[in-house]
Amino acid sequence: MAEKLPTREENYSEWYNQIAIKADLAEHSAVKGCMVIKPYGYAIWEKMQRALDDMFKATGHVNAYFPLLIPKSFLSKEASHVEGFAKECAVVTHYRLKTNDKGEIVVDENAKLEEELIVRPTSETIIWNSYKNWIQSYRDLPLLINQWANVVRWEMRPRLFLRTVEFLWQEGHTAHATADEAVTEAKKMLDVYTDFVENWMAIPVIKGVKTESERFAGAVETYCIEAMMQDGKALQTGTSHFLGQNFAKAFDVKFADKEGKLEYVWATSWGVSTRLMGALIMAHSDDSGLVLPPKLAPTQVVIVPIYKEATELETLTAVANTIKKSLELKGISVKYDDDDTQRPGWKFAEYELKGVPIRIALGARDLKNGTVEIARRDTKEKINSPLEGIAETVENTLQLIQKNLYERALAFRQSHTCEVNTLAEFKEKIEQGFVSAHWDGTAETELKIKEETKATIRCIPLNNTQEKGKCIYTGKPSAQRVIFAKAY
RNA sequence: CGGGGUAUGGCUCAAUUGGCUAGAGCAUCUGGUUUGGGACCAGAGGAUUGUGGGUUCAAGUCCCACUACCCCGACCA
Repeated sequence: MAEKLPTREENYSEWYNQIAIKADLAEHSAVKGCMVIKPYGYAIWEKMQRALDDMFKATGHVNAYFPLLIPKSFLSKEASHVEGFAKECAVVTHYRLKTNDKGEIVVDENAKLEEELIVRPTSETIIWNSYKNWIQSYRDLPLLINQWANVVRWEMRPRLFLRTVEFLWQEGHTAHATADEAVTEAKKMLDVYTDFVENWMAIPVIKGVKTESERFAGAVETYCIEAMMQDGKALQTGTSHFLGQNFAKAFDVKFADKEGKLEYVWATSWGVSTRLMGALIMAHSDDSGLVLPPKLAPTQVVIVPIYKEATELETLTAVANTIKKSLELKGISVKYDDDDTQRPGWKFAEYELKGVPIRIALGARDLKNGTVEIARRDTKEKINSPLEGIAETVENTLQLIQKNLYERALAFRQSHTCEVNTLAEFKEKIEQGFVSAHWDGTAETELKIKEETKATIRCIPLNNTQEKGKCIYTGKPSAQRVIFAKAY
């Protein structure tokens, strides 16, 4: 705990890892690629969950739960879907172990499953298998369901929160009578994600649509939000897919419309995952550790007493508890840390590492002056504030921090985004962040640019300005600029 | 799966390039002094040097194999 964190400049990757681990959010698991989310990390995830869940309910969705294990045959019903996920599936082949002659525990070959089960990498197939029975008439539509679950994707190169073999997420799966209604739903949920990431996580995003090669396996159109991390790389923080009738056809889900005609239903799916935790770390943290937006901080304010003798502590505790109560009346979560085994300096560093937005220090000096010291985590600024009206001061400061984090991240993104018109310029600027450039619209060109520069098209922004130009790679005509970046 | 690297008390590293009882900082415990930015002093405990084999009078150090982890690529919410 006493060791210094590596700085962002030194080694971004290591810096990120150390914050995730030392701020007590997560650790590596015994199974390579998996992750243990520790209580502090989970507390943040729970706050995210709650906020998102409220938003889903407010838009008419209900929660349900579907099985973890998916029969292999389900997965193969939608051709491009299985192709997209086949390479990273965990497969259950047996249902029993036994002890052999050497006393070792081995798989019982007699307990082989007739049909292998896949640990869900996503739940479209198992859900649509149920929807088939749930949907008969237009009266059953729209069907708006969300699931909170874990999924497994056997990634080759895992990274805490960003890409783990098992991760937690929510996946919404909806069914609609018309294509228009489904597209509207997909876009609406993208707006919900945007609202959440920008207003709760304080991270600005670009809403857009994916190119064909970056599209979700089985989708007709993939919408996404893309955020910029502090190394200029892009992180997809949420996706929403218009699935057309692909899954309805694969699972034969038809409904009778008002005229009694049978039609395949139209579908969407959308999700955000614990990857958001990674975004939260990379977007705001500094070289002292995690920086949490107040709306998501499990502890928003910590009060640290500074004293010499036990008698002093008693007086300080009385004042601290008064402050604590007045803050809690405003719905602010407060921790009073009167732990006698650690010194104030240690506590300051510790709560900075953990990203607590506001620290209040309280000592004899303050008692005499009728003040407290308020320290902001985002700016590291310290001010002496009168004890009188402390609750209002803190409440306002929390709002200021929330706002400042967003604005700081936005300013960073703006200063690391530029328009380019030539390939040479592109190669230079792509090292710094997002690049807005013309592209001829073909997957071949996209691939060539990726091979040469490691950058991909993150998205074609929604409501993009239409502007005639020439593709930076082929010189062919282009109708609009798209966003390129290196991505996680 | 390809390319590179690492493996030494709980953690981070050292050990004269093969030489004596494997050292230090952090952490832990004890006592004292302290408390407004990760304190200080004194003392204590804690290691089959990843595993297996080889070379040598002598191996943490050299050689071979295995295993694990990290970084870079392919894959990706």
